[in-house]
Amino acid sequence: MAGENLTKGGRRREQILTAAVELFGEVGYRGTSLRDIAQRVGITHPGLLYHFHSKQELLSAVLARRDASDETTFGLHDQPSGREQAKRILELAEHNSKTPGIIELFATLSAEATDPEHPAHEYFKDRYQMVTGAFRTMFEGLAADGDLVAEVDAEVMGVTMVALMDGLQVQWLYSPDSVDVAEAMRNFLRAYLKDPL
Amino acid sequence: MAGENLTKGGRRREQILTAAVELFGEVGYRGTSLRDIAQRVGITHPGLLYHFHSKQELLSAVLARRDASDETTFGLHDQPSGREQAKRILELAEHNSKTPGIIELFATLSAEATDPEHPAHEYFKDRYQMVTGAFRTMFEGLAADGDLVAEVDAEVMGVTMVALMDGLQVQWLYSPDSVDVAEAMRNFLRAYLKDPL
DNA sequence: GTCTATAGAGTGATAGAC
DNA sequence: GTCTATCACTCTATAGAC
Repeated sequence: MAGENLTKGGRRREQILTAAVELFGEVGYRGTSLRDIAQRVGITHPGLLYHFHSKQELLSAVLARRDASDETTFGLHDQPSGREQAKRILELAEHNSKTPGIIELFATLSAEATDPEHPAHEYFKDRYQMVTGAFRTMFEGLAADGDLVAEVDAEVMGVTMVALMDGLQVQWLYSPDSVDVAEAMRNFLRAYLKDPL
Repeated sequence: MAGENLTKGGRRREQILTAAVELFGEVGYRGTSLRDIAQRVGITHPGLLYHFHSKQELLSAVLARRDASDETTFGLHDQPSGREQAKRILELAEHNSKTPGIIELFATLSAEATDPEHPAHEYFKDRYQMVTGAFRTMFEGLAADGDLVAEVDAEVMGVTMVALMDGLQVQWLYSPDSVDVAEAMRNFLRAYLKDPL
């Protein structure tokens, strides 16, 4: 498992990344200062800039680490069935609601980065294409396996399901007690599946 | 119709509000400076502060104007059937895709204001309760009229439909050509309705 | 009603000491 | 590796001229 035996320098980098994830999630990239992040780690902001040469570089590192950890939590190397993929997504949604920082980051940044000038704009544009594509494939798999109650436009369903997850997460940030992301997703899928998950 | 016969002062206020909506939508509240807004109107930022005494006051005015215009575009004084409400929502979604600034503002600000310290946090918290409530009522109406193919949890459906709209709008901001908000919403509703809209 | 000037604080980033 | 000091800039907001 990569990223576990860390040098001292590597450990400090990890601390900074963790603090950055939290703060970018709470108040966005533009709302966070290098001093805020440095303070949370217990150093000064030039101290931080020794490890990351600019604020943008720090943002890139945050997004890259997220991608790496996504790849390890999802076992993306097998070829699961549509139903299996759907189950995993619900599990991920349940898992996320126990580790708020992760979902907070993406809910906040994905909206902030709609601005074409935002340093993470291209990242999110690519990511949306990737994720909606994966969900489209999932619905194609479900259709091929005869798991769906009716024909669907897999392309539109992919976009729809990603939109639903994103929107639910925003509402969940406003009132965690009255929104259950995983339950709403399961409820959504039930309308399309012959057998509930 | 209120807000149509404007004094000269009122007209300048309107110009400022329009510019503020655009910029808050493009780069968020935190990403926008009073100088940016003032420049777009052709005055300096102290000139702007004559009309709105602080940046927060300007934000409040932007949100208040939005609420007022919502109330006039929706004829919320009649008691439409569930189907009628659903149709209006689709019409609104279609209309919004022709006036991007409006939807941009809410997609951007609603995520930015998840931070409890954000000046618009309580506004959006209240708004989500109101809008999800209205959609819950719509699904209750559809159920009562026998328009649904199966029983639903109207509460969850309200949250779900708002989440879907929000999420679709974010994706639409990333690639307007490959996402059709109104079509995806119509497609979503089709899974629940006996007769398509 | 809008301007110039400015206060007072915060920003990302660099230089150079230790 | 982390610090202090500082640069050059931007921010919101105010004072006071016109």
